[in-house]
Amino acid sequence: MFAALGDRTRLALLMKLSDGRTQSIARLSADTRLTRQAVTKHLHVLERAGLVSSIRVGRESRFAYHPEPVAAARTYLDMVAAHWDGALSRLRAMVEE
Amino acid sequence: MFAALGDRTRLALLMKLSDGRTQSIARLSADTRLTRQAVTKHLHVLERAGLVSSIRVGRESRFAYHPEPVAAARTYLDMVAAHWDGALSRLRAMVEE
DNA sequence: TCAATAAGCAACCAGGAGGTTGCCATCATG
DNA sequence: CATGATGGCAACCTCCTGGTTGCTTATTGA
Repeated sequence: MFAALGDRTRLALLMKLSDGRTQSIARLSADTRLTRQAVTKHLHVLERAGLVSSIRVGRESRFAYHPEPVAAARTYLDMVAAHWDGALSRLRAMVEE
Repeated sequence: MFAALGDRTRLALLMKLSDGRTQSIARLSADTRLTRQAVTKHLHVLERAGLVSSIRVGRESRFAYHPEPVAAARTYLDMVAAHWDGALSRLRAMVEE
């Protein structure tokens, strides 16, 4: 999931989709210097990470943002931060002792 | 930064360090199946991402966790989530209209 | 019905990521 | 001071990633 987010292009794609509008591949690769194929690959990576889903409608593939993994990532980082804060408190207590 | 976090080994290293204790390379690579060299490389990646810093003390290199980038990542994900929530509100308003 | 649009599929390529091995330098200490 | 612990450096290897090109297959709409 962090790996999926760890690429500029994919992060940009996710931002484009995170407003809730579902968009086609052609549309997502319009204002980019990459090939449609490259964008397709990135979208599949995002899909495998659960960040995005696709449905075929007519002749186009519409991609939609999925918020759950992002929420999970936030929770995870909160845990790391809490771990750190806990360590700080313990250190402070030790010093003041 | 997400890229730095997008690797199991590095995530594990960060967890080990996030309790605030500064640890040597030998120590960090003790209970892992990897070579000390591999661990060293990962630590450098984390360092380049600002997640960790190293100082040489005696014959060993002590690595310490830096919380700032993690905080920044949390803020970033909050923004994405807010963007999404905003989109939802707008959608709801539109539907109820 | 036929041309244009949207996208899937497959092969291919260069470069970087992750990992190993071997060797050398430095520090701590019995 | 000699020896073991710690780690830096460099070369090397393999495989995945990000990207391209070329071609085929729907779908749409004039």
